[in-house]
Amino acid sequence: MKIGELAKRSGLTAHTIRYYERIGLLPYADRDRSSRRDYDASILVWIEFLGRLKTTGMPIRDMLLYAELRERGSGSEAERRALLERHRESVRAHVDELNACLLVLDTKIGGYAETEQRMKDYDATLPERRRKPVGARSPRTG
Amino acid sequence: MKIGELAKRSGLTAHTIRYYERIGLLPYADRDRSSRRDYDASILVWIEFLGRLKTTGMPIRDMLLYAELRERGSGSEAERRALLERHRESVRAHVDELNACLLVLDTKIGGYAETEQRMKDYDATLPERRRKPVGARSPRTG
DNA sequence: TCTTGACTTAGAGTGCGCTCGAACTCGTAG
DNA sequence: CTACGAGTTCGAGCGCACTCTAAGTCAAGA
Repeated sequence: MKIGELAKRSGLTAHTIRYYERIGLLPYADRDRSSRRDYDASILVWIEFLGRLKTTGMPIRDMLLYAELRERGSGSEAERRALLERHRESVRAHVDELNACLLVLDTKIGGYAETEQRMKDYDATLPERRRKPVGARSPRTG
Repeated sequence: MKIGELAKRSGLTAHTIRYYERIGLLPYADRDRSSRRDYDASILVWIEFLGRLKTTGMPIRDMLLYAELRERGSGSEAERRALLERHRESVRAHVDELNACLLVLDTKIGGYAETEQRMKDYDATLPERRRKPVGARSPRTG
């Protein structure tokens, strides 16, 4: 598989694939006789996993550490596991934080909903000709 | 409250507070006669909310939009609400994604745990003098 | 009076993670 | 044979969100 094909399949751009190789996130790819990169489909599994690490907010320098342990092969399993366990904890903590923020967001949005309801109720008390044309005021919810 | 005090209380640095004012995330602060910023404690509520937006991954340009609607005061509630609702959906989606990644991480970590167990089992079959000193090999889990 | 330290401004610099441009080489289709 | 498109390398540039520096001002305490 050439880099363009890998780009399509992985969702990365060819530029990014080369960049990842340059910094060591992807192993140095075999080249054909005209020095084009030629990939085995198995690289997709690794790229997908990198994507998970990225999605969960792992900085590249840590992915790099993991990638290096992986390149080193056997003997690095305990370290790799420890790295992933630490990361898992930080992701869990972040999820908890996000859920807490979601509650705040719900409350805030709920406040706007009330404001809008009060606006409608108020409008309904006005004689037909005096109703608000577009926006209205009401207790500042922030 | 002077900027140093606000920095302490908000967790931002004075530099960041000035930066936020500069770009419009914080309202232009009143100055004393020697042009030092003098804050009312109420600003803390806004800074805290900005922090939630930031934690949940809202880019500054969107916070800015929200801040502008807020400055505009009444008449912008519906827009503010819509903005927060859109953001809430994206946060929820991200949380789902993170949870999916956590499952993958669990599986991966489980794989290393198995590997380590196999290593221990194998070591236990060796005569005392031949046991591994530190790390060992085994099926590549990636 | 002098010093200290918290403040002011404008603007430059940083770290991250890409993203792009320039100039070049190949292999293949017309 | 030539044109094209997909690839190559190297290095510069970008967008984001700060972060820091330099040079100056000011109020209060020793």
